[in-house]
Amino acid sequence: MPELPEVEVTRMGIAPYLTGARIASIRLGKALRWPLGCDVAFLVGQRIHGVQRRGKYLVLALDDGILLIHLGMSGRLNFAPELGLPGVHDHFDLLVSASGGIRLHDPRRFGAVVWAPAVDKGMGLKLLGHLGREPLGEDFDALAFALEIKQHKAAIKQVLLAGQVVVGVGNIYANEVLFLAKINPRRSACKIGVQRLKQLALAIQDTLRQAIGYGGSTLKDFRGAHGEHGFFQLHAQVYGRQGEPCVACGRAIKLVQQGQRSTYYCAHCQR
DNA sequence: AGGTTGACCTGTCAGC
DNA sequence: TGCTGACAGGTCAACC
Repeated sequence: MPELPEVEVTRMGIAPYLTGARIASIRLGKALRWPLGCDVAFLVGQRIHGVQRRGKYLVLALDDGILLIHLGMSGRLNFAPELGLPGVHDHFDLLVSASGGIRLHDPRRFGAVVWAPAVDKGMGLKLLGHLGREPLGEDFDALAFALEIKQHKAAIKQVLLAGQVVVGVGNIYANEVLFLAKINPRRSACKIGVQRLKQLALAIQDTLRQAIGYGGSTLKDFRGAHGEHGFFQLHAQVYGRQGEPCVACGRAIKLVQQGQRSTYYCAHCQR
């Protein structure tokens, strides 16, 4: 599910309620992808100084260390003043008052909640250390992005999904940005021209910003911090549209498999 | 070293 | 109706 826009929508939804608050209690349900990495008692009482995002990770800055939250494939994070009883797929609650706080709902349990001493230590370094540049960061540079992309031999879509050059672009948005930049997803990254790759950089920024504006994409599981749907998927030009006409040329959108993921593209417009 | 594949876990849906 | 297999937004570890 959650790619950068969904995580950012979630961040914006929960940050006002968490920033400056103290952790009143924590409930752990079934195991997520990794263990928490510390005792629950160690976290209780700590103040949350901010809610940031790095790639698809939410980063809560605490008095001592950071709490990383990843939504995996099916996760969603809700804030409610009254959380109520947890359901079977509610695997983590972080309360900032007697009954209110955030709740992680994640049926597939590919998500994670992990404490680390700092971004650049322990699990923080392991999870965040190798991540590529932030596409919506102030220092994002299209030329530097293009030159780094060109150092990879794999198919351009695989390079985007790997997250080593740029973070936050998952399967939906990778399909969309390659369509906008008119690049065939199967083309080797190193064989694409610099100008075309700079267009790709702009397509990534435009698409992610637009998706955030739409509240993200809701295919199945994703909801914002207050349960609201995202609507970007209604504006997708290729994702999920196999056999339907290309919005640019009218020819049928194709569906192929790349690395066990679905790739949608227009063979005429994307070369 | 970089690229590729399997694994993790559960729900849903198409096909028989 | 019920079973089986394929597929789904991510990404790490283990292989070539």
